[in-house]
Amino acid sequence: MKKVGLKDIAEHVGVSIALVSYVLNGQAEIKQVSKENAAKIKKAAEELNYRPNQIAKSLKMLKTHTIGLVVADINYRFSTGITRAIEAEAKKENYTVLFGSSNENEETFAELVNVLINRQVDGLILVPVENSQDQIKMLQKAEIPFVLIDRNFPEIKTNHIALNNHKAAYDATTHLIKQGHQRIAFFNYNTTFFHLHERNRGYLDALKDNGIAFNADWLQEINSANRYADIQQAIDKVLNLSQPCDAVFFATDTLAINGLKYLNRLKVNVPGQVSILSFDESEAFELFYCPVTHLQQPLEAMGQAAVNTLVELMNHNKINKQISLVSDLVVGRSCRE
Amino acid sequence: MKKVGLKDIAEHVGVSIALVSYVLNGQAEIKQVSKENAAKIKKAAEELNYRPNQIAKSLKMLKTHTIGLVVADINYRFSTGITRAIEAEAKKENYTVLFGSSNENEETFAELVNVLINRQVDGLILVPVENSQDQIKMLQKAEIPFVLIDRNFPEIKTNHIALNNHKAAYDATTHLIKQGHQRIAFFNYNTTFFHLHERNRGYLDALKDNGIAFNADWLQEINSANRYADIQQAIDKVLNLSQPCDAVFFATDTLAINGLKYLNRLKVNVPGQVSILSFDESEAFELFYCPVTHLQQPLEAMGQAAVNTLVELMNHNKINKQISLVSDLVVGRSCRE
DNA sequence: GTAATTTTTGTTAGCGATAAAATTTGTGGG
DNA sequence: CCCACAAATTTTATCGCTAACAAAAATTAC
Repeated sequence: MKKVGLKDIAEHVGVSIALVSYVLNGQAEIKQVSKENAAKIKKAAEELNYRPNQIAKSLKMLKTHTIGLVVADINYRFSTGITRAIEAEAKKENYTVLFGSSNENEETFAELVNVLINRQVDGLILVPVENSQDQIKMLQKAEIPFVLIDRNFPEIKTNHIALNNHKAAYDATTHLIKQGHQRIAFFNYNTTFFHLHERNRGYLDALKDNGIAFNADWLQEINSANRYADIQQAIDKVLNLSQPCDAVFFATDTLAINGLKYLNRLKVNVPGQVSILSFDESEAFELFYCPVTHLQQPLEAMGQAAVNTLVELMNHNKINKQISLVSDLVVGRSCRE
Repeated sequence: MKKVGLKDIAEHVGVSIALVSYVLNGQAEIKQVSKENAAKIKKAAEELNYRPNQIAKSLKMLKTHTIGLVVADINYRFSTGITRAIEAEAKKENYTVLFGSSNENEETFAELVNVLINRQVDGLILVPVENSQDQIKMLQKAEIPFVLIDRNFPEIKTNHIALNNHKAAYDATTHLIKQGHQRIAFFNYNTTFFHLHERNRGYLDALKDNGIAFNADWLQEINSANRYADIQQAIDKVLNLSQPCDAVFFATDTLAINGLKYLNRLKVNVPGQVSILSFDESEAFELFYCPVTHLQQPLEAMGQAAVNTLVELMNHNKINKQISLVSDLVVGRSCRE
């Protein structure tokens, strides 16, 4: 079956292509197409099963009504959540989302961004990977509308939406302290990411403000390439200090999952022997024998803010928004009370 | 910064657009462009940061090099896994994947398929939702290349890739029986999906072939709209029979997660009181106090088969493939030995 | 009845790229 | 010097659609 275009409908009805275009774009009124022809055209379009060629339309209009989204890893709970939120919001604004996953890889990230640009997306929503500063600068130079989410580079002035990571870590740590914990370990990735450093800072500030002397052994940095092994070592470390830690605060869900897996193996009792708290959420947390207390990111709000900011940018409004959101502490039963 | 096109490069170098096109498409040799001009053009393209407009190219070529993928729910582990596999394989074949999630909703599914077609994808890989038969038939009538994965409709002859669900359920059930279980419950969705019925059939056949008399109370059907409540009821039921079940086999990971959550609440000991086995996999399974024995689907192979089949179809080869794959039984510690 | 409007429909350029066909330039042989 | 042929480059039509503009048909005014 040959593809049917405007021309086919025009011939079928016996009118010009323009009329068909007007009618099928809802311009029948304004372009004063006779009711008679309008009806015939609609009918023919239906019968011939006409499908507008978006590619052609995009080319003509120099606008694709498409947003490119690059997440860090499609397997992260964060990624699927934010993708959903963004798709829903984009749909409201009549945009389609073109989606890609960088797998935290610099080259893949750059490649994806390029593919999306070549496909003429009208704008980009990006979860940047480590060392992608040059890519970001390139986008700025090329004047391509984009918004960063979750992560950003403080040395580059961009529109971005992210959690207030300092506050989240600060509040969560304070929560643990208030519950009587004195020796709180914090597990984070060994990373250059600003947003993760902010979590460190929040943790440290909370200790300080509550008069707890920080012990350098408490802050454990994990190499993501060597995640599970590093975590085992780190846990062994903090549980076997002369003054063992009475709580472990994980900076991400992936860290927490690996940590809990090992704690399970060690048969360490949670929260009896050690309390657990984590950033992000995971289905897995609910299946741990005691639901894990965690910081839930406002994915909906984030997605909405990202799309709305991007839409403004795409409408050529020069704006500069740095939106900072707060997380919810979802109290499970993994912290001693 | 204005977008630069072939024309800009042509003007900059002082040659015609055609030459530029030839050079940038690697046709310099065959079209015998002088080395001198070829070099100048490449240099200019670099300097001006030229980006080919895929939209224009697609329109001209009547081919977008894009595959549309519709998964059932981006939150399923299956979806992210298969998406990754498909993206990787598509990339090898030089296709980009346009992605959407139907959220198991019929209208959303139809809408997504239409959006993808309008965007002129060259072919579709679909995880069809319930009652989407008409959509599938429409695709056939429109002669749009597509492949179904995971699920299919036996009444419609299509190219599809799926697990051998009967065999998987049969083997897993047999595994339980071999381990000495006598009263095995099977939890499945109350659904019209053929692939899920196949799981029922596999379960039932295994019982029969092993001389176990089936008790109708063992097969529990869950309404997905009412998942958690239904599962609680079902679990209460099978654990409180005069002859309580000694194993529960879940037909999907989502069912298992909900079930385990409740078993946790009930403090039912696994595998002491009841053994657990599930289809699919989930990160959560590893965090359950005893890792859950489960059937792992060969997502890589599935993705590859889907893309390869689709590529053949898109190359206008009339083929008819029904590929059936086998799953691995990943033995955890959730089954009594 | 004709000019001036108003209503309705048709023609066409162009979005950015490709590629077939046409054209120009270069080379060597007779 | 002219011609044939090859090498190098340009011209042009086209993909399907939009929208400005042009043109035709219908209506109104006088």
